[in-house]
Amino acid sequence: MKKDLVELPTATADGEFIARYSGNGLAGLDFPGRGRAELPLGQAARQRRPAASNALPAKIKGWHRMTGAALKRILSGRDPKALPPLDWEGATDFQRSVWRQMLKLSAGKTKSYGEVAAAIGNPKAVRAVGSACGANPIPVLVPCHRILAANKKIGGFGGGLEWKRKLLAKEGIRF
DNA sequence: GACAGATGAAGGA
DNA sequence: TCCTTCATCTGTC
Repeated sequence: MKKDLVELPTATADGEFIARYSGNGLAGLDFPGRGRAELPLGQAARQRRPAASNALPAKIKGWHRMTGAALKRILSGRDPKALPPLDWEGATDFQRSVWRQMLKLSAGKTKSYGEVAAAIGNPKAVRAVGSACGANPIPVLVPCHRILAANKKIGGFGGGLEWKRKLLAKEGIRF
């Protein structure tokens, strides 16, 4: 059963991201140009958004402000001051462990898939870490772009390698 | 239960 | 060096 999610656009200098909120927090984030986000500005999230923005619960408004601020800070190569609560319902324990490791990485820092696997106590699960990264519903805020393959190779990225390169470049990371 | 995957390491040319 | 192959672990169907 799918939870009812509220989708809200977040305009940044790099395009309009689409944030999805459940009753528990931020449940997803789409890159500009993907899914509904490719619609013209302002129309992207209209389908599920309540008719009037003031119909939104105050808590979601607050989360959305935090999400926008965090996104803008990350996109300018800095650490977010604060993140809204993240709703990882449905994720496995393994995925949550991997994502928590990513949240520990500050701007400009990177880890390899192998290092993340070792950090969660399972150094051989490098491929599984890659799968967990790909399953990350909240890219950018959960910085899966800071996970590189061995030898500082770029590896892959669910949002597209162009975005990964762009995000890493903003943080001054060479690979 | 089988298969695929955003890896890593080892061995050979 | 570079390329290929295989081991390993997890998620999905």
